[in-house]
Amino acid sequence: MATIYEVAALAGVSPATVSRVFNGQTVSAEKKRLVHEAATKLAFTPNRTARRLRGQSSEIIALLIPDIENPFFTALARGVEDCAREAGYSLVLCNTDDDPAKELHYLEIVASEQMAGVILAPASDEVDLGAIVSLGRPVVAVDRTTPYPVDAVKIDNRAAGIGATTALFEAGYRRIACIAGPAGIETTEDRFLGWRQVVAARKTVLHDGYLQHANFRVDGGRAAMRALLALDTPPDAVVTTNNLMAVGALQALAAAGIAPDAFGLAVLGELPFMALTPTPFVQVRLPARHLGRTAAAMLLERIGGDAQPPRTVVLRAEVNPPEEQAL
Amino acid sequence: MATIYEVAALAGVSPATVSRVFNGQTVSAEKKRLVHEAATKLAFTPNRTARRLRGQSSEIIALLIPDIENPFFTALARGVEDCAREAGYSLVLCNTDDDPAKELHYLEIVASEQMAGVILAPASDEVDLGAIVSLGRPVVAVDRTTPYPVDAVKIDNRAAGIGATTALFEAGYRRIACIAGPAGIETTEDRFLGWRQVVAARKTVLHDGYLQHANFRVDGGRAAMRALLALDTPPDAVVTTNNLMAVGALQALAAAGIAPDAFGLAVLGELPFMALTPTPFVQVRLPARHLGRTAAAMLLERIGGDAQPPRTVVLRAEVNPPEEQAL
DNA sequence: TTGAAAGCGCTAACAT
DNA sequence: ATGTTAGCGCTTTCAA
Repeated sequence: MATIYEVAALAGVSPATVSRVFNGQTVSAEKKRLVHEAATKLAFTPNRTARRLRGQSSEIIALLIPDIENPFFTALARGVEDCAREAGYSLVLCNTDDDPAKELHYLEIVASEQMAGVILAPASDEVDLGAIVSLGRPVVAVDRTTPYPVDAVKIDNRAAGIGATTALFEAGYRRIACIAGPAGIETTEDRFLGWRQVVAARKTVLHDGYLQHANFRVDGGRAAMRALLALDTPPDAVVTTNNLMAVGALQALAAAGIAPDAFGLAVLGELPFMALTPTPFVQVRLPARHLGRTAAAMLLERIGGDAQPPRTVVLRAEVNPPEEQAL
Repeated sequence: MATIYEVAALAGVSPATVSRVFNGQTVSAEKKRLVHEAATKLAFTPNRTARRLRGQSSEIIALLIPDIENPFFTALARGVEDCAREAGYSLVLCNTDDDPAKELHYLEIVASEQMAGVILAPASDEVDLGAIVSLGRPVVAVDRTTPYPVDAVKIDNRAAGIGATTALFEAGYRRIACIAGPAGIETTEDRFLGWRQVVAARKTVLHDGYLQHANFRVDGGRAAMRALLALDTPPDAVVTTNNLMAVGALQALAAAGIAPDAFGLAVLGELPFMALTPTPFVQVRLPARHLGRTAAAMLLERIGGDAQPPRTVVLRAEVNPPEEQAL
């Protein structure tokens, strides 16, 4: 790695001039040419580490997500990346595994690496943003909110739950169950509250066990669906509150040999890579990519110095009734 | 951000002693205590940027993959991450979109950020590793190889293609087509060569158009399958050379109303998040996570100073016949 | 417009 | 065992 000193020597100018050339400062055309020539000859690339130490910040933003193998979060990541790249920022992706310890570790790295900012899908309600917030590094929470005074972008989860459940009701189902995520997580809590609101208002049949809590993954959805089917009075439809649990639920239905139309399904999220639509289902599309783009845009504004009070942007999900689920 | 100077002042020791405490050097228990106390009080975290500028390297490794939304690559990333974390390294994920320009951009960042090393799934045969190799930064190519003298981990793609095709033949299919990836990419080239070898040796029926080239995504697989079904003498089975194209092929089959057992399918890769197995199919599992772990282990060895000549590790895929595709 | 020089926070060589 | 000090490569005053 050549340094500005070597370039300066070769070009016959001072290191400061080389720096100026690479930072769009006023330098005479002649010297500019000399510097570029020398830089090319030496394959010079400015050392970002030094630049960062000096300037106390870098053009890198971090995105902390709980599960990199969940298509919802990879889509979100794409949204962030698209937006960040346009602004000349690079994206660093970190997998927290929903583990507050890993999350904290990565947040420390963000600070000590002097990254420009961080977008975070919090692992739990007990995120510790204290350090990073008091440091003044911009933070945007995405998908879930936090108790800290930082920007947030989320989905109207309650409305999504309401939309999904209502669509099932209108399709004629009357015993509508819900496979919710882990108790105590805001996102899934709101979605299941939406479900509860509708089943209560519509006076559908409701048995013990119609609300199943599961982990957010495929196996959780599968186990929950099995439990539902094993009830004395099984439901005739189910709302799954995320994408992967829906996959598990479908697997359990198929394994139980339930006929396509005999059971109603509403999915919050995109059914990832579905080869076949086994049964028409209600889909509430969650705008993952858009969530990412919005979060990135907000973060970039903060990085740019915007100091208005923290905002929370709520995006609305789009409900598609069963008929429209053609490939 | 507190600095070692502030900690040193508060603890009544020299900056060097603070540094030693945080780097496992010999420091008396008493001073160690004082330093820790002061550090805690000031919420001190060592500044990685300064440390890196000083030490010319960091505990970060980069992973460059062509498509973060492809489960094959996210599984690979998990493998890398698991291994890296155990060794105290953090992982930075970069999405190249199969674009050599983006790839080069990220490689420059790797160098100028003084990351410890990089694991790369090359976008094309024309990767430009010249700069990073001559800089001496460890590089491991994964999934695809490169013309440069760097370590590589790949799958025995030819054997995978052979296994898939043979399994279809043994299941009784005689008109076996192949949906290959873009021409000129080594990975897919080898897989389709395996297919060709078997169809030639077994003297199966082979028509023009039985070899379809497609992009690596769902839409590519779908289009290719449609083209196959539109042939005068359509095939009775197909080998798809990656996971996403298989999803597309299944979609096209379902759309065409082809009955489950009427058409043979062999998939190279995991069918991601399959809710239902529409038809028994041959699966050649590609050890994505293992690929990642292996690559990470090799990279860490290089980072540790290992200077043996470049190695290429070839992992074998595992063929599962149709019967075993239970959920 | 250009150059000289002072750090950014840390580590390691050297001295004590 | 501990302190002093010289950089790592860059940006940015301050002077010229």
